[in-house]
Amino acid sequence: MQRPTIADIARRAGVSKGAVSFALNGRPGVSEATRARILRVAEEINWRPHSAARALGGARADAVGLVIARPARTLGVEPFFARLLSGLQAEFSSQSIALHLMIVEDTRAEIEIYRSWVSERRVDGLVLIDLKVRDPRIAVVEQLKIPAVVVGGPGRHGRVSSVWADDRAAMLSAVEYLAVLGHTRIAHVSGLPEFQHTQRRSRALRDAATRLKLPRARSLHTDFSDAQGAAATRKLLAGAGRPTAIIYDSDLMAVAGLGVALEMGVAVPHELSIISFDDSVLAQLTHPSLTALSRDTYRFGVQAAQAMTAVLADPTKTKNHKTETPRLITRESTSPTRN
Amino acid sequence: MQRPTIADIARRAGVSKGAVSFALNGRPGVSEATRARILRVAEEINWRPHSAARALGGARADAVGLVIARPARTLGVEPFFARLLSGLQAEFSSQSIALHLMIVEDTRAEIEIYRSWVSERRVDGLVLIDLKVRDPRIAVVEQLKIPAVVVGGPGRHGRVSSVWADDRAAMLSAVEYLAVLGHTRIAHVSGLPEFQHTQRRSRALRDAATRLKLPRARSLHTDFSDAQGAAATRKLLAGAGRPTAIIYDSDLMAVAGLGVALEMGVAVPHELSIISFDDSVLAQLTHPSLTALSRDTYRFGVQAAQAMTAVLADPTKTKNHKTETPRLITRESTSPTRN
DNA sequence: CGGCAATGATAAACCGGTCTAGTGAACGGA
DNA sequence: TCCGTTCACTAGACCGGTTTATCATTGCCG
Repeated sequence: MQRPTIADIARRAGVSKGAVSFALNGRPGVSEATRARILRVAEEINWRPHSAARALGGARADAVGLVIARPARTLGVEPFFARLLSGLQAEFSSQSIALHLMIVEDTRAEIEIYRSWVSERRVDGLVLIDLKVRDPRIAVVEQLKIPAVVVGGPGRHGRVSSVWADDRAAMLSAVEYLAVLGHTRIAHVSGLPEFQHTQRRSRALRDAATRLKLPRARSLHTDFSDAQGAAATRKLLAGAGRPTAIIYDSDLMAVAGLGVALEMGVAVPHELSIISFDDSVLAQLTHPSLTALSRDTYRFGVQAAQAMTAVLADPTKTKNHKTETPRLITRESTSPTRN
Repeated sequence: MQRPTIADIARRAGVSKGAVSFALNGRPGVSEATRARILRVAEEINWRPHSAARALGGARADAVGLVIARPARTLGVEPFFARLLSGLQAEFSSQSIALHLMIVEDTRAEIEIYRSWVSERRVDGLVLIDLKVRDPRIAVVEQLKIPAVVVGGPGRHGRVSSVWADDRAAMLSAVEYLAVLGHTRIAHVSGLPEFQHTQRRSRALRDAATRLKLPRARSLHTDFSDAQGAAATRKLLAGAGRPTAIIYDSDLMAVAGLGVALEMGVAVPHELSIISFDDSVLAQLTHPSLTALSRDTYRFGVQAAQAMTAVLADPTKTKNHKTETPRLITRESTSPTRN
């Protein structure tokens, strides 16, 4: 038989299509005996729902959309995305929800994709990452009236849930640690300045610097690429009164920075301490290995997916979920200052 | 108005639903004047196709499926997947084809996903990666009668297209290069032995060793993780008559191996040359930087996607597309042997 | 025992497209 | 002038589910 349908089940079980639909979806309207019989027949002929037919009736598409708007070049290297993706996946697939993925150039394109996915009813919800300051996507998502979860920015997004980590506390812990080690000239090689998490980190550094009376704490912005990470490091190390410690917003940039220090004959950690604001094998493989702010990115993905399924189940119940704060894992790239 | 449908267009344009369908799909049956009028109305009311409704009529889902069956742990780090994904994406999105992505634990689960996606008509085609020796997925895909493209294994898969690189030639070029530098004891830290590309590389090494009369050329299998890459390196360097050159199947393992060499006081490249069978920023960031077999993985993804769209357009026309052979990029991790 | 509600089931409408059979008009050739 | 063909378009079935209106039974209560 070519692809069994509920009509086939109905015929074989001697009931109507409607009864089959009720039985298969676990809703009232059929007796337990009939339900069991229908389920048995469905099993027998190996019936599977036709997702399109379901979606047509206005029902769910059983899919969630994720659009990543970063240049492919940086994307390929960042371990962050792949791990986040794995986590999202794990949770979604346990709920039989598929992930629609798209990689685009910019936010304009991203918004366009959102519009078409929603109007084509391809997805039931959207996962937004890399939240920007005054992010235009929030308004679009609200206007489209589709459940959404923002990954990486704290709450207050109206009907949109959010899942985020306390970057501020993490940055403060790193700066305090460096201060205890005697560092006073601390620099920060950050990511794109329009990202909210970048701003939170830069601000935390400034605040800590003021409180701890550290001069010249400054943030240099980059596009997250290893090239710009290296360039920023070169600039920092070449100037007068160069920093004795640098905090990088990603492990990739930290590794690139470490390379520059080696090139320039600056000893790590004796002359320069390095902290990576993201941990992965990368940070552990280098020599010296990198002290890092570590968190379970996979788990972060799982939590984001859970927030998504929660808001899918009840769109009125959005939540603002703060996850584990990245913990400082000390390795070989940090040490007390010499004096 | 709540979500315009073709019925709305038909009403406003004063024609039938059928005419609208013909006009929107660029097929004969309407005059140019009417077609233009219909398109204008569709534009006006901002109509978008309802993908589910289309798919229901047996038409295309405009989506392609990709299932990755590797442990999340290794996945997160390999730059390879992210770059391949970007390439696939770029091509698919230019054709307005969405990508259905799923990450699973093993091939059994992968096959199960294929079955449900196909029977739920979620995808029009499948992209298979990490081809194994006597891969059970080939038979499943043929049985499901769904267009498919195999990434990474050469042809002869019946109705399935394939896109692959000449691992053998690449391995031979690396071994010959090492031989010219005077190396005779060459080892290979490979990936999972059940993968076809692993086997092709191992066999190429054996053949080259025989031809060039190199003793002890051997392959050590790993699971692609940095941990096993490091372990294999340790084993190789600890033994008597240790190799003077090691070829790693991925840049991640090469970096891990480099770390082990440093730990054990084996100088690279003076006492040990290292070649990575995969290139990325990772290989360039280390010190010394790694000589690598490089290819444009992004482009590889694009080509795979093109093979997919070709076979979607005409399922009878499968092709066996050999892509660019990885070229050896020499960097600092290889040098002539000392004697 | 009559009336009413709850239960189990059915038939048919519906979702938004695609596609086929059919219709009417215009046109061309003999 | 008449028939056959082509063209432009329409009406309606159809895809595979969900959902609603309806109906027959049964059970309960006063």
